[in-house]
Amino acid sequence: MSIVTIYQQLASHYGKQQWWPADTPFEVMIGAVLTQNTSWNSVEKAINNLKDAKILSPNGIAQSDHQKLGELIRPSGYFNQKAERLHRLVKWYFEHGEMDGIQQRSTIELRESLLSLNGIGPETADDILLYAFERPVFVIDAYTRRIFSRYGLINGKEKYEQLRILCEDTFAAHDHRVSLFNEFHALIVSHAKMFCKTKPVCSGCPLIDGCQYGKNTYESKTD
DNA sequence: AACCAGGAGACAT
DNA sequence: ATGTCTCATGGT
Repeated sequence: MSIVTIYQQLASHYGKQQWWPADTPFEVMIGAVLTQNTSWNSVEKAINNLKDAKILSPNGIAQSDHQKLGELIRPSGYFNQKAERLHRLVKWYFEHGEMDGIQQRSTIELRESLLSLNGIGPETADDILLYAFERPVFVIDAYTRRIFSRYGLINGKEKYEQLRILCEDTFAAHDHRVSLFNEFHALIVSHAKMFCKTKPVCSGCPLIDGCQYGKNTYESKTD
């Protein structure tokens, strides 16, 4: 079982995913911050609150104070931190000339710039780069790490950058990497939500072949 | 009623 | 360089 094989099997079994679940690129940016260590179900509530309050826009966020923003995004957890993070991200968004200005910059440049923001780490930055700006970066998250390690492809303790390069290099020769990376990460998430929780829920998993939960992985406490 | 969820940063070792 | 703690609400 290789990375390519996992992608092929997930793709043929689940079909197209149509990610990210958002109406606009800006909404992707907001969702990427809100979903940090938080279930998407909770993020949806926060997003809906922002929509109902009619402030799910760059100006809307920028003009609402910390107190009000925090109250609206409360259901997604860490609301104090995330309110600050959203404000910093929106400030960054304007400073970089919104979508038009952003699309004139290179992926490397944008990545460095996003990572320099307090509260935007590698995964959040890559979510934004791939799903909001349509740049060919491979998003590594807890699910990716978990699935790949359960299939013995990695040990699970690798650094974020190392895994990102590994996955990007795997498809270096591919023609449409943006849509491939988009689909692959979406497939990983929707598959993992069903079958690859921390406690195994493997009944009915279409990728049974080679999965070794709790054996020689970073999840195992007795290895 | 612990445990987990589509992380990141500060701080100690 | 590698651990540990904090941030916080909601679902199981």
